[in-house]
Amino acid sequence: MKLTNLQQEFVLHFGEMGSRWGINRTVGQIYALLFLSSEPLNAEQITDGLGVSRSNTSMGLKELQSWNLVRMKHFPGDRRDYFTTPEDLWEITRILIAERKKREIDPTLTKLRELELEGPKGDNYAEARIAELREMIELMTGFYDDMEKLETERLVKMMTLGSKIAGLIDKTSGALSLTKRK
Amino acid sequence: MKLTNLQQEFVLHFGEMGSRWGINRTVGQIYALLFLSSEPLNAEQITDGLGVSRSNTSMGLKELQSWNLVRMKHFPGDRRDYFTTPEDLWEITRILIAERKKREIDPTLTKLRELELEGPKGDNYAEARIAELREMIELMTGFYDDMEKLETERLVKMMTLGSKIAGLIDKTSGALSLTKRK
DNA sequence: CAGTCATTTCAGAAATTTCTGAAATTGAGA
DNA sequence: TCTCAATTTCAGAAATTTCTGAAATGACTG
Repeated sequence: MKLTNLQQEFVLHFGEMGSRWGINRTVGQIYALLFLSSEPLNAEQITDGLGVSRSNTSMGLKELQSWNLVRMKHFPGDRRDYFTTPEDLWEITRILIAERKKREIDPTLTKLRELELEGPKGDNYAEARIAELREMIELMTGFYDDMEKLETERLVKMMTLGSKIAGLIDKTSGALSLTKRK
Repeated sequence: MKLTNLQQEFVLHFGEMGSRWGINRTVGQIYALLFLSSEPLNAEQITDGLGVSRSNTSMGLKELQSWNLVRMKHFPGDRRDYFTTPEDLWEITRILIAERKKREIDPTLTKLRELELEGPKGDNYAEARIAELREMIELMTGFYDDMEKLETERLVKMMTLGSKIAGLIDKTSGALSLTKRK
């Protein structure tokens, strides 16, 4: 499978960005290729589109599946596995955020709670700092949970409103703050 | 410098999480240690607190400075550099988000724009997908820019409101959507 | 059930990243 | 200007991650 110039550039970019995104080059490239393909691709096509080994493709696809970022499809009379990315970019974004939260935030939240459960150890500053960090993460993940539930339509509207939201917020009563009162 | 048990556990956790966060173990550990210290620490103290080489500490601190995550301080009559993390967790969060955006998103946005500027190449599906992705990123980064400008007080209020925001949004007129109309 | 095709696994090779110790550089004070 | 503590740089060692080819596994077909 010969890639078009556009595909090639896009794929290489995603490969390079991979390490910053916490995935490896091949995984980034596979994802990019699938993202730009109108048709599902099988492992063979991906392998020679990218010029990597068949086994590398297999591992990359496994990784993408663990991220829920690809879907497997089958065609009648063809026993190979075909892969696509979800059509809807919002769905992709939701998945990405959910997975990153799971990998990058949840373990730390768990750890912080564990540390607090062990009870005061006499290091007041550190204990306070840890509690503060846990509260902050809880506030943010709580907000995330709420946003996660919103339909895309509303989410888009909210994002489009942007800073106008500040006005709306001010109109509601009951200020609450986690920050230190001066 | 002997770490307390609490510091030790916290530091080790941040070290392990480092790779998921796109920093290396030492950088994660240095940050964790500074985060839990009520007093600024110098490179020497960090080095023996963590049990890494002096040069590793130096490189880690340089990295953290490039992320804007530590501040350097000096004491009269002491020419060593001392380091702290910002007190305010919200400030830290803002910095983190800004830096991750800069490293993980901006380069891709630039790339997508470049690809579009090169003009139609005949691969309609890929071109459409790229445009769609660019629009999505622009919507989200635009929203981010707006949120970034809000004072912490309002941000906290917004997060606390959570799903109640949906109601507020509905009350404003002028629905707008990037999603496909059914 | 033998043969074929597709996929996965896995040990080791290759590449990359992290870390160290030694040397070089910096800069404040004598 | 010289000295020396502090810091940075950097080449190579160590550790880790990624990638490959070969072998194993699975699963359908005649």
